[in-house]
Amino acid sequence: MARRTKEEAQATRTLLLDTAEVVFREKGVSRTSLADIASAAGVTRGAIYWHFENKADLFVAMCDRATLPLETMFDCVADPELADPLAKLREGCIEVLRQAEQDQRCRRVFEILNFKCEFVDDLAPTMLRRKECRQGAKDIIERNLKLAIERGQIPPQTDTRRAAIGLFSYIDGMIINWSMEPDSYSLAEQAGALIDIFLDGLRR
Amino acid sequence: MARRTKEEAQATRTLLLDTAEVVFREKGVSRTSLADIASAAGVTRGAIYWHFENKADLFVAMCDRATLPLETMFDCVADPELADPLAKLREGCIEVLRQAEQDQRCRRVFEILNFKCEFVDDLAPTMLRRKECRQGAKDIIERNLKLAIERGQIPPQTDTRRAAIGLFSYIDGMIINWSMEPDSYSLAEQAGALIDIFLDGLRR
DNA sequence: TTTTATATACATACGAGAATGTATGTAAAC
DNA sequence: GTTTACATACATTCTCGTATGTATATAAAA
Repeated sequence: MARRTKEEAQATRTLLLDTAEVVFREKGVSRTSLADIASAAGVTRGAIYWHFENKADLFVAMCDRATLPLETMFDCVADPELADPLAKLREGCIEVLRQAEQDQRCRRVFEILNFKCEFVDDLAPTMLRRKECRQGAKDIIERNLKLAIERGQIPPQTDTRRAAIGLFSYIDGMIINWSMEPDSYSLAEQAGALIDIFLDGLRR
Repeated sequence: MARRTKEEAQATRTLLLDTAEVVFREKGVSRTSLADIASAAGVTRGAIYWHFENKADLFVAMCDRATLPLETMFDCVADPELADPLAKLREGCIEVLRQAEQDQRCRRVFEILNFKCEFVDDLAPTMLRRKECRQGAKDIIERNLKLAIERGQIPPQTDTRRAAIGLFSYIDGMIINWSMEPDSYSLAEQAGALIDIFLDGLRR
């Protein structure tokens, strides 16, 4: 086999990541061999071992390339000058749910992370990233809620930490539940009404 | 090795299931060999192959033995004569969360199912059972909500299907979120207040 | 009640395939 | 001419499934 240009090599790398997404989703991470991915991509294992150290390295690279659902939550970070933090929070949650449904790469990787891989040993770092992401999202929610108290949008005695955990769990559960039967309803369409139930409960 | 009495054989089988719970949780399902489980249990693979067909069979038996979190939801089935279906629903959800935290076997198996196994091929049946269980729980929630409308507890124009999906996702998300950091707070203690946020939202 | 036969509950041994990592080959890009 | 971007070849290591061994529990026969 001949040497490729740098652009061609980069294309091969991308092809391998794309193929890994598909094959991992079909067969599960542990049951797919590097030979499976290589043949599906039309190359040999040599190509994989050139671009990645091993399967775990390929897996991590595949995950890092994707934007996970809750990471877009960071876009609705609490601004102290915000007039309507609750509406901002609502928008942020809706955007998270919309992306979870419509970003195809996100969907594939999310499905792999949830149902097609085991978080042990060398795959544990990915779990760590998710944990930090989740923690960050909860913090942002809580800051918005505190601002909402200042603005008089929700009762001052509201336990913001608990409410943040609640809202976060709600969003998270909605994504997971939907991902188990993605064809039965549209997450993006239901998002607004579903979130309003919770926010109304906070407001009362 | 000598033949054992029936009681001893049954004890061996139970020991194997107990050990599988522990080792699967530590190493992940696919990375534990039957030799791992056998040595951890102080027997040889021969004992495993006597009691089970293979690893998948052992795994399914281990899962079947455990009561999963949402299965206790069936205890709060809607009774047409029920005076306060919303309170019944609340109790049911709290019980689900309490069990999710305090039933140790449930916790171990739940953690394995969520983070330490891949739902492909021969392990897929387990996923099917979970799906049915989830569907059943959602149906029960919806029936209670319809009764709550009849009793005037929530507005008549409430979309019960959507609300059921919402409440179910909420509970599910709470369990999953808590299981990622079980030591940071008590699920059972927070359960009541968390559920009330959602139910208040429904009532308004 | 004792003896005998058979099924049981494993342990041990063996063979085969699959996956991994590495070592080496190679032709083109630079 | 050297490095790159792979392909090919090889050795090793697991793991599985099965085949076989074996001592005893248990039931039937005597």
